[in-house]
Amino acid sequence: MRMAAPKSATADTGRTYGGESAAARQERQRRQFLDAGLTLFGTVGYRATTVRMLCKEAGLIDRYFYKNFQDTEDLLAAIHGASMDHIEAQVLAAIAATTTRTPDAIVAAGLDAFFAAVEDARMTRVCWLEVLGVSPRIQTLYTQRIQRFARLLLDVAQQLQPRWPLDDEEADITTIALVGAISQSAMHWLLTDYHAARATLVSANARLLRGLVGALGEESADRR
Amino acid sequence: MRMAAPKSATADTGRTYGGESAAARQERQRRQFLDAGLTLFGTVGYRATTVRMLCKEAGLIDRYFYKNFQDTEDLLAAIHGASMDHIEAQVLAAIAATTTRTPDAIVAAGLDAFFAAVEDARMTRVCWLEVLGVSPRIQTLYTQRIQRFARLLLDVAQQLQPRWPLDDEEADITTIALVGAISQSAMHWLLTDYHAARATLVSANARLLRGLVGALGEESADRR
DNA sequence: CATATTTGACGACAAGCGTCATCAGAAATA
DNA sequence: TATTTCTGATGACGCTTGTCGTCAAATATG
Repeated sequence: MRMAAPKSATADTGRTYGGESAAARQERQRRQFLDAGLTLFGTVGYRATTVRMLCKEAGLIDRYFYKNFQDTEDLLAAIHGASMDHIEAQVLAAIAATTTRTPDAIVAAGLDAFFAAVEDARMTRVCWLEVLGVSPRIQTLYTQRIQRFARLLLDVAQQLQPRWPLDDEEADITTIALVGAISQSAMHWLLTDYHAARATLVSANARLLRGLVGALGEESADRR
Repeated sequence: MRMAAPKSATADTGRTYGGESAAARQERQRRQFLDAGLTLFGTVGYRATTVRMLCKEAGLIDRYFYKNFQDTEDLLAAIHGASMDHIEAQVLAAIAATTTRTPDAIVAAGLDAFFAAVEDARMTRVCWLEVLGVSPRIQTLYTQRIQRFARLLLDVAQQLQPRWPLDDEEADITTIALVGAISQSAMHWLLTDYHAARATLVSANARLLRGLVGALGEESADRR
């Protein structure tokens, strides 16, 4: 009587195959589905994408899809998170690499890195178009990411101009609005096939930030 | 041999029923489905809404749905258009009704009317969350509406401050960004259950506009 | 070489959906 | 009153989708 037990090969158990360990295989399969999802969600759209399509695009079968993700919504969440992580990292790296550390230069560097990142149409479409209206769970993830970006913006802004004569609530709304301005610019850029020059988008949004800082400064002066 | 021909009762042909003419009935049925769609799309969401649900909510059967709309996407387009028409009308009416016609007063009146309109959570959700990522056709409608709002904003702004030292492309992007700021504010307000006071949203977005005008003014001055 | 595991191909199944047809009752019309 | 039209209820159909099971080939292991 043999142990005819394939067991639950969930994790590190399992023999090597094709020169890859079980863990390496699982990770590669996961990446393949992430890539396939980014491509399909970013072209035909999330709601038009089926498990079969994902498997065909990834070159794998559904067994390995379900081993890595609960369902397509789970995959969407993973792709959204990874994409936003990537964009944020690009922005932070560009800001950190700024040599002339004037406010305008830092803002320009951050915005330029952002718009350079969203030149990947698939990512932009997934992160700003496809994730909306999917489910409460995805909605929460989207909202948290927007707020995270807003906080990042506030951090940068407060380093440049520490005097915000606003209570927390209005400050939150203001930064959210700024994120919305930048987001809508990116969406519009995508939907017009990236016709405008990236520098134009940077310039327009930098002006918006500069204007806000100016208006806040005047209010501080008035209040004094 | 009778004329057993119900004919295509598409339009004004047909007898009265329940005290309503055929045209009146058709219009009422259409309204019922518009209401049902606004409620369902605005609560459970567009993709979770089926024809059966719409019929149950409207108190009608599917025959009258297909008589008025091609499919649920067609209904979504109609609801989006009507909602945006309504919001725009409210804003224009508020602007027209402004007594003290200073720039700040006009902007405040328009923004206040806008945020008052989006206090209807169903409309806001449909117009800013549910329509995204549905189909190319709906995407086009959304984009056109955003651009229409942007042009409205530009019209108002140019009446207040005619000197825009920007080429057309950058002016377009700037107004789109402003619409994005206002839109994101509205979305965030919705997603936080309208916690903040409406006046706070008006104030934050008015400041953004004021700041932009200030920045543009400085650039004009520099260029001179 | 013999056995166990991994992989891919294929098919099957239930469920949900859009859509249409039928039928009986209500209301209008001649 | 007899006939026609309108309305709602019900069921059926074809299709797609998620999900699971089976089987043979490829690969690893002892």
